[in-house]
Amino acid sequence: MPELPEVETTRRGLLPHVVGRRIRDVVVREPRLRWPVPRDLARRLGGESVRDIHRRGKYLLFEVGDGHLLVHLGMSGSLTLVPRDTPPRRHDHVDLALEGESTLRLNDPRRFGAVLWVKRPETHVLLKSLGVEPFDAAFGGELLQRLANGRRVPVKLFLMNARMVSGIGNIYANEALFAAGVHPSRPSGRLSRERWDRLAAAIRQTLERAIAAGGSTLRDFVGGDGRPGYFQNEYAVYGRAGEPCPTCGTAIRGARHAGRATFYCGACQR
DNA sequence: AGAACCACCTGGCAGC
DNA sequence: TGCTGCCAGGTGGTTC
Repeated sequence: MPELPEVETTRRGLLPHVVGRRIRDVVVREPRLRWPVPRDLARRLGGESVRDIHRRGKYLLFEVGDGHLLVHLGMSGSLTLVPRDTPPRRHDHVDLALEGESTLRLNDPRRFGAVLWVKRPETHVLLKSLGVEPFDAAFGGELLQRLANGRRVPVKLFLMNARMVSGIGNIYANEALFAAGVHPSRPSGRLSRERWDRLAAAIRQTLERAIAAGGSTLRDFVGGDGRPGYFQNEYAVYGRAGEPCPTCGTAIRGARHAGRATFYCGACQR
């Protein structure tokens, strides 16, 4: 599910309802996520106020107490506010009961997500090697071309590599490459500066449009306010193998890169 | 160093 | 209806 737009949608949905609130209680029903949920989470968070919520790549960071609560949604996670005393449903693994009437609840069927305590995000092993943020000032064709220099990995996999660029997953890699007219298999070290510029702009524009639409809801993603996203209705290529390209009408092709489904127009993308 | 795989999980769906 | 196999939004770790 969640790539940068879905994580950002979650963050924005939660901000007005969570920041400034005190955490009354922490309930961990299932600690077996990607890594075990820390046993002392309740002690660290109980009674503390959430000062802010940040995003780094696909990670959410809740600034609280003398550190940060790190949440990753994995493939199937969602984080929503529910009224206090709402009975837990299947896969509701972690609750943060807030002061007042609401509870912040993590649901994650596949349990690829994570809930961890991080003292200093800038040095944490999961965060320190993350690549550039697509909305950072440093992001652009020049940087991407420099990072890709000498690499033969397909540009689609380069974009999905979180050590290069953070936040882009399978859906938005497919969509941004289409928007830029770049073939997903093209070796990343062999794109001209002009094409990197176009791709960088397409990445930003695609992510911006997706955030504006509240992200994508393919199965059951909901943002922090509990509402689904609508960007899945605007996909040009993702999941559309065999359908006509919205630009030229040629049938969209399906392929695979590193086991992940790829969709592209063989005529528009070179 | 870089690239190709595998692993971790559950649920939904197509096909028989 | 029910079984089997395949697929899915991520990413750290292992192997070559």
